[in-house]
Amino acid sequence: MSKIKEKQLAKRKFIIEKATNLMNEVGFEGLTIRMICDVSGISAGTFYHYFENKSDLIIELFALIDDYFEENVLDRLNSEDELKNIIIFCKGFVEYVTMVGVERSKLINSMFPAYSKERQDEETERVVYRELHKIIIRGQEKGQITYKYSSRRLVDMILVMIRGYTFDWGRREGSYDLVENTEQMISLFVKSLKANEQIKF
Amino acid sequence: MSKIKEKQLAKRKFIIEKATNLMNEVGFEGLTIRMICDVSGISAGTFYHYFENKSDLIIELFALIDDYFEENVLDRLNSEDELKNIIIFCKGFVEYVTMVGVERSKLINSMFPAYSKERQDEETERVVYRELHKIIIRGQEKGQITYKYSSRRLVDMILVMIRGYTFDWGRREGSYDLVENTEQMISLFVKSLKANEQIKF
Amino acid sequence: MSKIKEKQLAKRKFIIEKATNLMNEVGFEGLTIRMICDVSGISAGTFYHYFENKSDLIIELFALIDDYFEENVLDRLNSEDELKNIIIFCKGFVEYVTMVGVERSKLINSMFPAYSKERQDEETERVVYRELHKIIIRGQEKGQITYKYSSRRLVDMILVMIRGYTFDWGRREGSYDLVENTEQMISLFVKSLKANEQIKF
Amino acid sequence: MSKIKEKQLAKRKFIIEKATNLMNEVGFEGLTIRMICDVSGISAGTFYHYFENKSDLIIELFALIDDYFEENVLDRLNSEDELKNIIIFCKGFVEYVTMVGVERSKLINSMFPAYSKERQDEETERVVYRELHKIIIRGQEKGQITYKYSSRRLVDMILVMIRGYTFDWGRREGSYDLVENTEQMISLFVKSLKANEQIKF
DNA sequence: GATGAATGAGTGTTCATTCAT
DNA sequence: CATGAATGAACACTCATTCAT
Repeated sequence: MSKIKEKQLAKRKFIIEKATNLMNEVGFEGLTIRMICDVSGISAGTFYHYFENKSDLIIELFALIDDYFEENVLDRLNSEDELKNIIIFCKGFVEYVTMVGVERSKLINSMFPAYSKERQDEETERVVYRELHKIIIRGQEKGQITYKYSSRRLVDMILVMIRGYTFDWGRREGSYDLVENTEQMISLFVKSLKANEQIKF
Repeated sequence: MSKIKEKQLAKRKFIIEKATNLMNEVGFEGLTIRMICDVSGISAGTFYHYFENKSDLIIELFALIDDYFEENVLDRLNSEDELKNIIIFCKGFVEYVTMVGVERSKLINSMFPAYSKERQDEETERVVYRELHKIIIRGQEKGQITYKYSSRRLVDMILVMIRGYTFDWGRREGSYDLVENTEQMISLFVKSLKANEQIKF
Repeated sequence: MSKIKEKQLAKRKFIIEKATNLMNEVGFEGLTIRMICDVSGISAGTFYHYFENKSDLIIELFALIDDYFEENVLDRLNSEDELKNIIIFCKGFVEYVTMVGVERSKLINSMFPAYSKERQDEETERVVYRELHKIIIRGQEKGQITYKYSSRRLVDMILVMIRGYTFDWGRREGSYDLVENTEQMISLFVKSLKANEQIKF
Repeated sequence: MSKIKEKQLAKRKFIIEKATNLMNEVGFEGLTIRMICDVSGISAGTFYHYFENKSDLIIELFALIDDYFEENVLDRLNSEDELKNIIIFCKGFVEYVTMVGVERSKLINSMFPAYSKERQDEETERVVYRELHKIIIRGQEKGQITYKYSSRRLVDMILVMIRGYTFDWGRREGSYDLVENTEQMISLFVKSLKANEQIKF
């Protein structure tokens, strides 16, 4: 990559970062271009030099979780027990959410659909979905995870759960330990995913 | 209640209803006071006769689920098996969400925090929370539900899950059967809540 | 018409008038909503209370020439010689243009199409077109005007000419007597419209 | 002319050409420097190397009709009947307009005044004006054209007419045959220019 | 010569809310 | 009780132009 393109991307990243911080202060609803420009020390025109429009910035924010997963989570998914991998995966997700903060997590959760309806079908292409799906399939093949539900249904269930927690955490302004709570819930849940499990009374 | 107050309340309800329908058409983001006035056949001034401000109207929308629970769900919670009651409870919740439609469900989920931060502490007072809590406690007392987690924690988990599904369903514009999916997930989950369960391999 | 509606229309007219004057000072290109509001002593919101958008105001400006014709020109079209009526008609047109001033005449000429493409087909419905058409037809029926060209073609030619002059006059910032010049030209032109004319050398 | 200057002019011409094509696509109102740069494969900075500002480019566009006249029309003005030469002249004008397309013709017509107020006095110096003036004078000297009006007045009238048609044609998005219509009108008009004509009834 | 990042005043438009009638 | 004219700050976004590299 040329020096120039590199500089461009760096500035983009810089603006995104500033916007993120800002959002954690004022909330998403209150986030305006003018404010982003102010905290970034740029003019409105410059913002539009780097982003086509406001949505563009928003969408950029989503892509970041994929980067995080690829850099920090994927190589930790190395347990022989795929149920454990599910737990590691979920922890990775909420660790990221904790890291980016309450406001951005609200955004990730609540604004996604509004800004990228057409991207919904691409969801299964995204790293987060794909990697969890791989785990489930491996688990089913190894006989660790029940075949009662299709792998896709299970992926959906788990994603819904951790997104639900993320959302709730945002709703409560980050007032509890998201990682711990999610881990508890997901640990509880994966028990019921075991293949051929029998529950004795 | 005086005749006048009664009439007042009736008109309030009327406006809320109109606003609800409207929102299911145009979405929450696109909902304006002017539009609400138009479909309700009132003027802007009149709106502010009945509601202090826009938030006031929004908040009103939330109260309705409690009414629904009291009228339609509570008397169905009569199984001896409290795990079954949990499932009935959750179904009641998502039935309501399905009934009110995608847009309002989005609202219920995503706008709640923004508009009623101060009401969060009152959450445990609300019918939905209180009734689910009762079920869990009874289940624990009967030895049907594990004591590993506190009743409050379990209530939280379950509410997070069904809200998560509700939220996801809205995100996907109501494209799947919310009741069925939620039931599957919650049925799976409650298995792991059984007291003293042991999973054999 | 109710008192209220009357007041509404009066204010609309008031704003249009102010906008017109303004335009004669700053030109059309420089005309902004903000300026219109300033000279009218209203807020931006109020402008949009009376006009849906900027184009709305523009279109309103065009309708005025029809009013002028109905009130001031039509009853002067009473010559037995329809060729004279054509001249009277054209004078009426440019008198109006002179009256409204250079800038608005520029607008009438140059911005019309951009803002009302869909209205072009309705042009033949407008007073100006219709009345001129009537004159030509009467002239042809009386044997005063040639049948060599259809009445519509002749209407088009004449309108093109007087619009052309109007346009030129605006171009030159109203530096000559539009009425006199147009009269000369049109007087010359109508000679060649005479039925069965023979030119001797 | 030095090699360098030549190269400069070539690039100027190149940019003007690209801008012209672009305008026929997007219209004048939608024409931005950025777009011109894009289609020309240059940067904004480079544009300002070759043109002082946007108006500069616009003005350049007008000069072209003179070139066209000198190269394509002047040598066709060789009829003994100067009234015929007027018709040939007018056809040449509208042929050019047809050639350059609707958008540029709109520009030629409507933007000229706004951008070159100071050039108006120079108009009589321009090829188009000068050549038509020569025809009229020759016609008057030959006794073919009336002396009732000064040669300058007649030039003005004719230019106003053909510009009027050009303008109307642009207004209607080039929906009719400009050359044919103009020829009809001008043929009709020149009849009334004949010297000593008498119209018998 | 050429680049393109940066500017910033300006645009049309929105909308919750107020208040005189 | 009800109206709707009026507000005005705020919004996302544009674009001709400049200038350091």
